[in-house]
Amino acid sequence: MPGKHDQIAGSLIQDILTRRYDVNERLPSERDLAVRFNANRGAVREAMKKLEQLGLAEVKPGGARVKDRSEASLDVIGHMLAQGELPDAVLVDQVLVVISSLMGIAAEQTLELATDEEIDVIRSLSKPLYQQTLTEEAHTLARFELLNHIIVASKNLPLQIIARSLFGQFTPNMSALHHRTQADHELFATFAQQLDRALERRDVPAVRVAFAAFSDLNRKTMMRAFAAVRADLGQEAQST
Amino acid sequence: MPGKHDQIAGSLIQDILTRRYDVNERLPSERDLAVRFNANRGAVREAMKKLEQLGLAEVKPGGARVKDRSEASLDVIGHMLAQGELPDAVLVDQVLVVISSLMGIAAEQTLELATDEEIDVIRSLSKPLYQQTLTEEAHTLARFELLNHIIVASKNLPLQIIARSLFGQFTPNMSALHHRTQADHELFATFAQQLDRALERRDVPAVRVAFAAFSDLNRKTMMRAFAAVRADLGQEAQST
DNA sequence: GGACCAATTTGGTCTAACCAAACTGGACAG
DNA sequence: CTGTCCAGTTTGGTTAGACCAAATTGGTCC
Repeated sequence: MPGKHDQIAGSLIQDILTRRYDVNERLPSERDLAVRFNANRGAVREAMKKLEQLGLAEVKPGGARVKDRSEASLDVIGHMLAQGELPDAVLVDQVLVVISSLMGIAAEQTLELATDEEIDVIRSLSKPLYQQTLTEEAHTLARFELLNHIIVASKNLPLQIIARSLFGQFTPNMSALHHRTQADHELFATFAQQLDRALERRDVPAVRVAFAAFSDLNRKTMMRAFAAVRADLGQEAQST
Repeated sequence: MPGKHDQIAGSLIQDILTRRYDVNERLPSERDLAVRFNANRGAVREAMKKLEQLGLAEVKPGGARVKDRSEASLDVIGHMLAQGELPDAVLVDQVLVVISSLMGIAAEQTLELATDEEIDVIRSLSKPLYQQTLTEEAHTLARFELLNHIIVASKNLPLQIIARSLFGQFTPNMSALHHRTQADHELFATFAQQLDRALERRDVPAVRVAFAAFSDLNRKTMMRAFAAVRADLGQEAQST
């Protein structure tokens, strides 16, 4: 059973994210909320702390006020994706674009800083994608492993933190898409092989190009799966 | 006067960031810390909540343990930059690289999505950089304004959140550098003009190129200021 | 030497006050 | 009537102490 403050926070987060409270509107007082949720004030207080940490509300003496989304913390993305039965397509694409761009720097910095051994590890992770025939699931996993190792090898801490956070919030909300994911294995194989060779030669521009293509294909793959699931849901709604 | 929990949190954050506690080491119990800081347990508890939110520690029944930096939240960057009398040069560059990359997507998405009016606003912000002679301070401000508007105009929420967070943590810790910032106004003017023209034609590749140059110059400017201040500190240390 | 169990320690929650800042409404002076 | 100011009320902020449940620990028994 989740803590009471989590329930309260979750409820308030949902209320704010679905615009049941306007920006700059005052939230009910902590004492009122305590009564409404049949909890003590400490629990409400912890929930408010969470809202503040997420950057969704500013709480200070006199009352707590809803803030604008653009001032929120990165962690709200997960909550926004979880809203509704299917995540918002625009937001999903935005996240993918950002991830894709970050992977670009990661690849470049990896090439600049990584030891030969680290490069070898990454190359070995690219090989299955063009030397083996993988199940859909194994292929997805292999792609993720490759991206992940490149991020770590970049040794760029801010980059690692952002990427980890985005992946961490993205993955769980995309689980509904897995059964409809259909990657173009041949195209991935082409790019993976280009990437492998570019890594071998430590050719920065070539890595950038190959990786941009790889990353973009990854993004398109996810967007196609997303569209497919959305179509399924449409069908379902009609047959009901 | 800052709240007591802020002092406690600050002290613990510093201890963790300076490796006075190893990764995975157990922190003292909340009750012990309450005695050490002459505070009640509630205050310590709030401080621990902060550590957990920053991703620096994992607190659960049985004890709180220090986590690895790579699992931290984006907000730790500010604390890491504030460590020592001058921020860590590597970290500063890493942040600048990430910002630079994000600005690239921002520029591209802005061009795709922004209305003519919004483009005009951004263009008007680029003009002072090549049509006027600005003081060093005004120039820095103008650059920042331009970057900021492009980020907002991109309408990419995750991007906005990340950029806002990074700028917000970066700026206050770089204030020591302002008096040594020497931007190459002529080079900036060249790129600003290129950017302006590319925006006018809505030429995506041209915007990318111009902006990459602009952004990279920005990064180099800051790194040079950083090196200058570090040299000053070295001099100072010698003459003592 | 290893498995198990109970005592202790730890964080998690709750109650119930009191403080200080912010807001509110009415009295008062212009 | 209007604006100002001040006191009362409401709000979040902080503290204290007690109790609960999970984790750890250390001893005991097989």
